[in-house]
Amino acid sequence: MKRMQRPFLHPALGDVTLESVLYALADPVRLSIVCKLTLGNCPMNCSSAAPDKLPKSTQSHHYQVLREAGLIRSERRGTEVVNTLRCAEINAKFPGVIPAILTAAVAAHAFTASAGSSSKTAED
Amino acid sequence: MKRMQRPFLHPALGDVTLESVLYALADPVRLSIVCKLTLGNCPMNCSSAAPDKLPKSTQSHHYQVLREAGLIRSERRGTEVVNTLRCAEINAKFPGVIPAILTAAVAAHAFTASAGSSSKTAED
DNA sequence: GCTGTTAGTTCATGTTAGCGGAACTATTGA
DNA sequence: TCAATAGTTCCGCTAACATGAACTAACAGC
Repeated sequence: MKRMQRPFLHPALGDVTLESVLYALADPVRLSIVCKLTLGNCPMNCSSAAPDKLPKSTQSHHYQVLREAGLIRSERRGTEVVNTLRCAEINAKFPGVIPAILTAAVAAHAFTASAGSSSKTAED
Repeated sequence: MKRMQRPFLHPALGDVTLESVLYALADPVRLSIVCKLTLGNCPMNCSSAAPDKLPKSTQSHHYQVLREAGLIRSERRGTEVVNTLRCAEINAKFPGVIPAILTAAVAAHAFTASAGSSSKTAED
């Protein structure tokens, strides 16, 4: 039987739970992806937001988790997939959670953004 | 061979990582334990902070995760174990993270504290 | 001392979830 | 149409979770 490529599904804001958000951010790879998307603050394709040398299947898995947790929105654009953060929405539901986590994460690891912006706290 | 009861080990603040804190709080059982400890704001033994009907071995496992993540401190007192939050310490390392999460969690589920305090935001 | 009770831990086991390689799809460009 | 690029899906392996059974450790009553 033929392998199908299922469409992306994004949970409605009402279905997003605090637990799944925390779970999604509890993985260092996924946390770094979200940090890069924040610091880059423009849509990015999967491989450029993911850490180097990460197997593609693993990347794909992590993006799926982030998507299903409601943290990112993914859209196919030609041959690639562009990802944008849903921080504003999540922040409306769980005020302060995402900014606090991202600020702490950036402080802890100092992720490299593509453009070298000076020192930006992740206040969405 | 004899089964030993190993002493509790609590990570130094320097060894506490954001990821392990988020991971520990990503589980609904553990999140509810931490909420109860916060709302109760006094040391509690394991079974009174855990959800009802949870098997003891499962409880024990969850407390171990919380302990090793650095979120709680456990001490044997006679026949029971009393647990206290390490929120103040963690908050010094990751400012705002724990309060934001606990406030969101309390708002989402409205956990019952032992004493029926009115409406308390989890500002440590 | 011994016995029972309470509170929690450790071990063993079945179930589930994550990682990564191989094979695949889908789009674009020569 | 062929090749390249960017991800996805499937599958096997391994690690982690949840829980029952058996255990430890502290205490109370006798």
